Amino acid sequence: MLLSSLVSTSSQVAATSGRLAKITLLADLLKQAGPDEIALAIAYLSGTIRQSKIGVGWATLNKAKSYVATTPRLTIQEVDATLEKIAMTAGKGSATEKQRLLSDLFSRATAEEQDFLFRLLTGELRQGALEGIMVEAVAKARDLPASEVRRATMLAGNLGAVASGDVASFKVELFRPIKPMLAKTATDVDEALAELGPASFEYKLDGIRIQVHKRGAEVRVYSRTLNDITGEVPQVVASVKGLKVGEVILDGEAIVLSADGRPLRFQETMKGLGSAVPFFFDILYSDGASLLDQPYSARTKLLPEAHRPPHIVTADANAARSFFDAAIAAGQEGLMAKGLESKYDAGRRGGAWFKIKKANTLDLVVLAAEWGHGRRHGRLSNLHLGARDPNGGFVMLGKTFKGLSDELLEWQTQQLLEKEVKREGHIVYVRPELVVEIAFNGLQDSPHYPGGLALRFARVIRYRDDKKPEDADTIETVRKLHGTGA
DNA sequence: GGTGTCTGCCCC
DNA sequence: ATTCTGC
DNA sequence: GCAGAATGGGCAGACACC
Repeated sequence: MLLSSLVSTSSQVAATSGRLAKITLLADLLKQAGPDEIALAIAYLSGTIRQSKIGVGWATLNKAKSYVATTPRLTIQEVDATLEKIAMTAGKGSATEKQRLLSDLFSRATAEEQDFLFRLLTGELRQGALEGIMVEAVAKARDLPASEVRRATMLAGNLGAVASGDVASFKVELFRPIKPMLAKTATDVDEALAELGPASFEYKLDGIRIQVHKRGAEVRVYSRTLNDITGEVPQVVASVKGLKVGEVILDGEAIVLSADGRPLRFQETMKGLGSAVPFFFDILYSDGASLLDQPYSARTKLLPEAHRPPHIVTADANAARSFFDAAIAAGQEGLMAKGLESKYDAGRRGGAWFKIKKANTLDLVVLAAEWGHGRRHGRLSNLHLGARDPNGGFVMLGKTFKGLSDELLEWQTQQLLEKEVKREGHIVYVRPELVVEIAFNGLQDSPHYPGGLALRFARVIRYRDDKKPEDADTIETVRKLHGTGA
């Protein structure tokens, strides 16, 4: 298949707003693909490549844009072969060699093809369709219910394999990781109870998500994105080897504990992953049988109790609230709330799991803003946030673009341009006059920012037009917050 | 060897 | 990671 | 309700360059 056919479909999809129309366009292209092409076409049109990572990013791609071919001749198999070579290149001189291979590929591509490859390899396809839509397209092309294709994909871990195989034949298998179930956010335990009724509440541990597969003495550990991280977490492996179970797939979180049993900050956990220990809150497979369709309450009964995070089952808001307070006091992130009857909804956020975290807020001053990309083109988007320095001036603590509606984006662009003092590249610096209320999940040590502190997951709540910069929170307040564990 | 830059279906 | 938006 | 888009900070590992 010519790359140009695929690129043409991609632009048509991008130019189409309706989901059903996108699906039809994609399904039509899939029908034209040969058996050895279909997996590649699916990968490229859902924004991924077969190699998943090839050690090439924005900087390398930008240098590869030079000569432009006029006739489209590249096939998708040729593209895949080159990407494979790039992925396999390692060692001294490899960056140069990767660059050469990429430039050579680009020189055989038309302008549209180069643009597509650039977006594909930077992970910014922006055609309004990725894997979720592609699942529907595969279902349409094969004349199967989308639910069956989705289920097979979750078990195969790869949509390409589902496009040609017998969808009924896919089942849970050891050492083939399944996409982890995700959680929605709830503001408090009351919201979670209202959604779920009686629920299991568990400490939410601030570490890294792990999925552990065990068969006898053989143990492998996978990350949230299904990377094999077995070698990085030896304590987890040792701990699982000690479990008196045969075949099992467990879902949980790995964290590092200090001598007194309190959790380390996330940053420290990342530095000391080698000593991270596992806590398991779910089980997906046991001795030959999939447990995905069992209710949560039945699955948890099969968990090794010694490795579970603290948990209670209750319908009582007061009990849940004090459990939340206990979690925070113990230095944990908050709680998870899970419906007792719920199945394991692999890869989905729509299921019966909620996360409840403590949020902090600060009133900070906008120091600058950056021009947005894509649908935010022409608008000032990413805000530079500063706390007031009592000795004069402001100390930058991070940036955010979250929490801004289109309307607010428009408003802030006007406001900020009125306050512009200078530009450097895509950054517009402004007089520090606007105060914004910012919510965030915690503070991290920062090697980059002048105060040595950075906000974690900052987002805009609202502009405080009732406040002046001299009413903004000070860096001392922020330091105090950090000291108390925020 | 020391330092800087880029990359990561990164981890969150 | 969080949030907003179109479907 | 789902899926996609737009973007954050920090860290380790790999390589380039001096």
